[in-house]
Amino acid sequence: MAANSQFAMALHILTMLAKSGDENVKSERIAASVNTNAVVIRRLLGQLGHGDLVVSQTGAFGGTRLARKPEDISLCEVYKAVSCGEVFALHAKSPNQDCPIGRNIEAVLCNLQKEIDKSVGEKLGQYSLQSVLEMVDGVYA
Amino acid sequence: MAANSQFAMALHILTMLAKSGDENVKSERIAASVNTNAVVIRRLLGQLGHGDLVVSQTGAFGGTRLARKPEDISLCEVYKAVSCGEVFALHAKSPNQDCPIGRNIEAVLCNLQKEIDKSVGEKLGQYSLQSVLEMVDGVYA
DNA sequence: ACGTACTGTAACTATACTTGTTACAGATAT
DNA sequence: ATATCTGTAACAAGTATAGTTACAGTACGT
Repeated sequence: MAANSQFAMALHILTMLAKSGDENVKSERIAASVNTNAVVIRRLLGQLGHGDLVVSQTGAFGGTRLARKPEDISLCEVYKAVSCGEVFALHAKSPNQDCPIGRNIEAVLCNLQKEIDKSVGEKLGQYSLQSVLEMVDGVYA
Repeated sequence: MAANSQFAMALHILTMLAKSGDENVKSERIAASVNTNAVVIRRLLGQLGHGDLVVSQTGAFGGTRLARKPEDISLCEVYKAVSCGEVFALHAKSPNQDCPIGRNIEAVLCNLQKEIDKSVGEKLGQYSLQSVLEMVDGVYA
């Protein structure tokens, strides 16, 4: 289990919350649908809350609900909230600085990385949580 | 060292090969520039060779050179050749099929994943190895 | 005030992926 | 033949994700 599926789980969570409207949803119930542990869900909810996408309430009859309407939550925000990192990583160990290529390639790769990340962000920005809801409901507008 | 830096290393390798023209480059020499082990380089060269981006020669005075001109190698091909996987992963464990959301979200996420990957591919396709070479050389056309 | 029912989070384990390294078989030029 | 490469298997080490247990903190109802 090394592949990062946090974005997928986050979307699953948010879809459930969207369907529950203003009702507080317990992490246990979400965990049952995602098929994982409630703590894993709460960890993700923490990140989503930090990104102002959800609001949690502690205590009895607590739980979590969306902070905004599904139409106002873009998938780009979700992606950023769960910090999925970059599309590709730079060198693990810094390249040889004595080599003209090694010395310059890092900056080039870094720029390229930003370009790609921006492109992914823009593509994700085309979708809202509402559109995901509609797709899950089978309404392929 | 879990973050996948194969794409970054592949670009580094290809840049070196591009600079060497028709000359055979030894994996040891590339390794010195990338600052890693020669076997790591040979593994990547194997993948790049499988994608018809480079040609290797075994035996004495062997090595590797580009299979095509730098202008004819798109970064999208490089990305696919080193099989960097997808931008985000689907659920590790399958969601609860008894839940209407759990039952349908996987297909939705899978489609979204394909959309994003396509978007990344198109963005990378805008760049060729030649453009990377120029950037490394400081020629920001 | 007190018990109940939640969230938030720390700590630990299991698993898997990437990278580094050694070792050696196979190929090729001299 | 010998030296010099690639190709690849096998294993160790490091690190990230995900699963799990445990418990402190918070809010509601009585």
